[in-house]
Amino acid sequence: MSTPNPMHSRRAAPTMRPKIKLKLLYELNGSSCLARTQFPVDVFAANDIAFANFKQCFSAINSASPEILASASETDYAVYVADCTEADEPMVGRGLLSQLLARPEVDISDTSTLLTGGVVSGRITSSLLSFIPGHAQETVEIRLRFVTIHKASQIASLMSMFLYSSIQQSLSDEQVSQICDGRWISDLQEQGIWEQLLEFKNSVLAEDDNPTRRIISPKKALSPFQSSPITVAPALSAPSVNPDEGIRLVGKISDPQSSSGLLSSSPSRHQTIIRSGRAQEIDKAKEQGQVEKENGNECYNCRTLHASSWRKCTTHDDDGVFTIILCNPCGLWFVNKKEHRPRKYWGKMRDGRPIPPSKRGPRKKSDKTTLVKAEKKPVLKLHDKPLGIQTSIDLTNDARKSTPSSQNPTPVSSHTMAPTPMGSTPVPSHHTQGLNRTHVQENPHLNKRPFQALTQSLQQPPEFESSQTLASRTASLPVSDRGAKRHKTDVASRPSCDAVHSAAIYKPTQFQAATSSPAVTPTMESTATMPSSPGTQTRSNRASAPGSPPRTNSASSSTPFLQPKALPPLPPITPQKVRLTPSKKDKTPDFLVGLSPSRWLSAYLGSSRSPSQFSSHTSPVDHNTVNFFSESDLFTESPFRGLYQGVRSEPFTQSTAGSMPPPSADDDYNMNVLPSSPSIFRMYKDNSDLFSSSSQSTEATSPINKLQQIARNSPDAHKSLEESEEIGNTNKTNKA
DNA sequence: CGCTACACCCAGCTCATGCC
DNA sequence: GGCATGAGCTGGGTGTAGCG
Repeated sequence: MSTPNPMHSRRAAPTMRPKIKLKLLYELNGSSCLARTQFPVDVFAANDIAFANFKQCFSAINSASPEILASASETDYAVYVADCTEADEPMVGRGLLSQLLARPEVDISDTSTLLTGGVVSGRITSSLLSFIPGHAQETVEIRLRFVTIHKASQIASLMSMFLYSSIQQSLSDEQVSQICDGRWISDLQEQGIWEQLLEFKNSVLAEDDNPTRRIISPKKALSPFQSSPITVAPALSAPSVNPDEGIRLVGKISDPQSSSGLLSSSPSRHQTIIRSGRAQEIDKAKEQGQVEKENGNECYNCRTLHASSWRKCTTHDDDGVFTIILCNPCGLWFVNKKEHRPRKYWGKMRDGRPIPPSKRGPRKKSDKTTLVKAEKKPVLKLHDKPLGIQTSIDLTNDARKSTPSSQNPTPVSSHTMAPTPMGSTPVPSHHTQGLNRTHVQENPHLNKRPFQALTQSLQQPPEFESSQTLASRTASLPVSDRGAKRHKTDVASRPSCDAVHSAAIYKPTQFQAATSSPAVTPTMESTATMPSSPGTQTRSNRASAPGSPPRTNSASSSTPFLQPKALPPLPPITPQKVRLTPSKKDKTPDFLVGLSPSRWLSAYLGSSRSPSQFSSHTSPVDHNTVNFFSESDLFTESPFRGLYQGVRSEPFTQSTAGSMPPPSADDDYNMNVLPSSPSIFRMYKDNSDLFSSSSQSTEATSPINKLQQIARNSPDAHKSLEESEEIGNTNKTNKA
């Protein structure tokens, strides 16, 4: 998009321009999208810059992306709009979407409103569709960006701000209220939370003459909230609230945003910060000495903080499938009986007596496992599971040092908040009623590979202590002896990691299928259709599984077709072969990105990464076919990473130009292309067959083959194939 | 860069204990 | 003795660090 410098534009009197359609290029969840207003609207234009009402823009956006408001009970959005009045058209934040929508509609003819949040600026361009009769000659291009903000983070952010202001003393109550302006603040005020925050702040100031040196204890920081339930302030609609329980803001709730991967999911980091109702009763009892140990987990069913082990179980409700954390007895009960352990058993023996500490281990053996788990320290991991909320309370490292779990054997109240630096963690309030729930379906970071998590963390604002800080803090921590002990007995019989991985990938059934069927070549394509979650294999079937691939200590010997060691030789052109490579861990990508052979090859050959560094499912094998990738794979670990990083911000549009004809209406899929690079296109998962298709799908009528044919028919593709053969010959010559 | 050693998680399993 | 309960154990799965 050409962006003439407005400073050099010829000046013209600003006027109202009636009946112009808006072209809205917006970024949502990392995807570039396009929407157009259905009907022309009036804009206020000066030179080639036009001002339009934000609500009119959002109306069109909402029509195109209804998920924005569909998730309004859980998320809000920070809105950024390209400011065309500046030379470089920076993205300027306009505040929360809920705030913008709550504002009265502005009159754009009133020039005093042009710089307010309710008005957005765009650039007037000539419409490419002007050849269509009745279509406007001009359109206004407006660029926006929507950044997801989870509701719970708003509360956390607010609390951080209050605590920060209490320390800094530089922000008055009025300033804080101005900063925190929004509907969610109103909700807090209606619930009386706002006043409690003010009281808390004042109490902090009254107690200490020098608050800047003061370390606010997490427990005290929460004191204002312990007496009353807190509901998560809704921005667009109120979440359902169980009046019996109140709402516990935080448990181990999955958090796509916060799972930047820089912190571990170690239980000690999952802290409940705001609780009420029955949970408070339990807390009270625990504070009276009934807590033997606490490692941060809380049973979803009985709310106990004590368990010899914690068990994850998958269940579902109206909101979908989610994972819950259960204590050992509740977990066993749930697994065996498919129902939650009745309340009468909670914390009691069957005869109703509370379980005395001495009876908590029928076995008289050493309590090694228990000790290990109790003393378990957070470990730096990049790939860990979603984090619970990390609401900011302690603002100094000193505070963090003062209460490490290993140095503080006193049972920690569940009110305690995990100390984190300033800056709250966005946490979705998927389920404000339930603790320890991890939404499986809604968490795109689950099972992310480490560099995926890292990449995504880099896109997030820094929220936690740095990885270096964490690493240094964890480096001196004592090491569990269990792993070492077990390792001594295991290691001799255990295959290498790679061999283990190979065994995990190639389960007996797949292995047999791959080897028994002559039509199936044992290549990476096999991974495309395999089920994930190898951990679900039972011990018995693990041990007795016939046909298991032989394990050796040599990964290459057990998996000859994994991870090619060098640039693969150029295979013959096989037009019918299409490779589907959705990640085994990312089973439901939003869409696949297709690359024509030319793009594939150029990106591959231009990659600096060794082929062996690619995961198996993205290893370059065949450059002669249309290759499909899930976006996450393409973006994070494919040889096309750089390529796709460069184009992912560009809008994909319906395929109407270049060598990529639009799919016919009969096709049950959506295909969009990048106008500047028709060889890069997206296949949306409307076509479920795309994901269920095996790599051997050769039906000429499949959309994939149509796409393949399209790509291969492009002059771009032929050229690339010729080039690839040349390169292949060159490689052979060089090797010789 | 590839491999190995180490560490940790967790689902499934084992079995001690107590009740009926 | 059978059954229920629940703590502890086992070992596969997987990530990371370090070494050659």
